[in-house]
Amino acid sequence: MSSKSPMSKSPMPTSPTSKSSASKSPVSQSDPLREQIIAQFDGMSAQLQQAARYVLEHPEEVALVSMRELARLAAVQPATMTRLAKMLGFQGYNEIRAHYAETVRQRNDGFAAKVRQRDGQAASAPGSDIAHHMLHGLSAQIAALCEPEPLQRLTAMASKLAAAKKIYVLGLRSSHVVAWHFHYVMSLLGERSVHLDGPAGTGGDALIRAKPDEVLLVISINPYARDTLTLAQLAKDKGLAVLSITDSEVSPLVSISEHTVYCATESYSFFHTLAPALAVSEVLCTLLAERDRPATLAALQDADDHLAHLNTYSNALPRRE
Amino acid sequence: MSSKSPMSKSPMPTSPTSKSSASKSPVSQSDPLREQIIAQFDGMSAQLQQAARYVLEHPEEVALVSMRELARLAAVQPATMTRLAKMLGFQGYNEIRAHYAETVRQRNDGFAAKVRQRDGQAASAPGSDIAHHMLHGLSAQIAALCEPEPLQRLTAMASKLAAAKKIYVLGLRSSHVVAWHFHYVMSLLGERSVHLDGPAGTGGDALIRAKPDEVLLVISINPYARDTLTLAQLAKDKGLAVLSITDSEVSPLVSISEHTVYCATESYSFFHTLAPALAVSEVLCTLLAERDRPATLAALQDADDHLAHLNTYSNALPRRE
DNA sequence: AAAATAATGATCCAATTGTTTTAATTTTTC
DNA sequence: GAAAAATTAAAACAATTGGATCATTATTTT
Repeated sequence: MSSKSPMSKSPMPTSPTSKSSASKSPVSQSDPLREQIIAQFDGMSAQLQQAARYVLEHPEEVALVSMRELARLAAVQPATMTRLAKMLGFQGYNEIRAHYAETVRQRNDGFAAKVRQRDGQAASAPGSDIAHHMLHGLSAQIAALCEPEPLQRLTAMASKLAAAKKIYVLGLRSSHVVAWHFHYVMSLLGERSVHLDGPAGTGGDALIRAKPDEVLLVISINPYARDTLTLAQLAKDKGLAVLSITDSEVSPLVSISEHTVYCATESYSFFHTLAPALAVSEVLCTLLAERDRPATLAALQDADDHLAHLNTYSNALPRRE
Repeated sequence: MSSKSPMSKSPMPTSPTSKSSASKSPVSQSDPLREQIIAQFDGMSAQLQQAARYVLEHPEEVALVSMRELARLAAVQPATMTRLAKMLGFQGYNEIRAHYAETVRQRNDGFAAKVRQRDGQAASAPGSDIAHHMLHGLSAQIAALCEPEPLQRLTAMASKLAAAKKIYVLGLRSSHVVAWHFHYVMSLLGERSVHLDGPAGTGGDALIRAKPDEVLLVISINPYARDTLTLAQLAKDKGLAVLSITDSEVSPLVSISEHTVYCATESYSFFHTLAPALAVSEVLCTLLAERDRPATLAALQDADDHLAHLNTYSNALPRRE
């Protein structure tokens, strides 16, 4: 076939500009579109095959460059790419690109695929897939904390917390969840923790007598509550070490913090997620508790006894009268 | 900063249109451009910071979508992206995209190699392995919720919650974290949620006028707080449907619950973990919000306006006087 | 061989892109 | 408080995009 015409382009797929990757199957295991292209390959004309071959061998490029650029790289007319799309049953070339873009996204983090649609679209009926995507993403985000750097940050912060005379805990609005949890657990372990929270804006009052050998653990994610920032700044001015759990290297907390732990907050939903931040809090509590197992066990025993006396817990429903 | 404009974003980090990636460090360890953005971040104006923040947190999107699309996602003007490029010393925005496209290419190249290089690295700080184990376990537990049965339970519960006239939320002690979170988010969405929590044991009082077309969402894990069980029983006696998030098929809540979602609480530590339970709460909130996207967006917009008037949030440290 | 059909290339178009310019607004300074 | 400076939003721009059309070339069929 081919290469009869005097003006014919090089028959083998050409890469005019020197491009990098070429590996045979950079696209992961199961890619239905890839399979489809292979299946239909034999039925394609020469030009279509050349275009298809390039797409198969450079899937990332499809996501990264324009159609015309891709056509140039594949040494094919732009229209051929459009025709390829139609032959594959798509409405237009953009659907091909959308597919490979999604592949790249899924590759870069384990985050779920998404339904790219205008907001007019009816909400997905079952919602089961939404839940699935969210949970999968959360799982991946927490798994990301297992990397060396986050781990090192966690342990460093735990050390500083362990050395502190007292720990003030600050987290407002959504971050309240994390602050409260940390304080609750720490209060079971001893009495070094003070929760900066209270009605009518009195939350920060406990800082009045704060001393430099104490620390402030502050949790805040975007959008950052103004009061949180103000109190953190105040604490730093008083000489306290500020330790923060936040969501970004460019969080306003970073510049005043001695230690910072970063946690993801993005989620496939309207809201930011706090599950990773809560996981961070749980890890910190555990690391602190592990520092002195006997003391921890004793403290927990005391708490148990106390709560048992108060008849706080039960394993069965109360008898109805 | 923003949020004065008519198009201001919601207070709870909102993602009106589909979301994608998230994890904290999807981009490989050393990225000079990323470092540069972080370095120059403090010197940027509010809008530039907003754009830069999005770029930092969604590096793949930069490579995958057009500038205008990216601007839309970051909720800034297109021109801001151009300005960001200039501020970073580039001639135009395309140089930024080229950089991130190259990152994606290299990532796909060295994909196999990276997988090889798994953990097993020399032990680092003390407790680092504990943290690693914990986080790994948490990640797996949340991933387990992606199974069909938990998903089905979640969606069923969401349906029941969506149909309820009012939702009472009950969670004491450690479960307070989850209850508070659920109520906080729901309160941003509307006014159907009532948190059964109050000083001096008054928490349950709100149930006094509870009616049968309302529901009680109760969260409790082992050990089960006696007050929680009592109130849940009371609610059921009053004809309310009881929906519970708990940790076991033999939890005392099961027998009085119309719907139950189970979440793991075991962890490599002294304490039970609440991260999976919080994840469940987040999923429920999202499913409820998705039921009526327009209403949700409107409610979040209202909340945004309200909080903006109160000057609740800030992106920078307050100026010291 | 010519006619019919398929494939390809070239040209044109509306829509969208990245960018610049201008106007409005906010913030700062005095 | 007014003036000045900086920041931001809005509008306008040329260039490029993906797609459609039509002419040309190859291929098949007769």
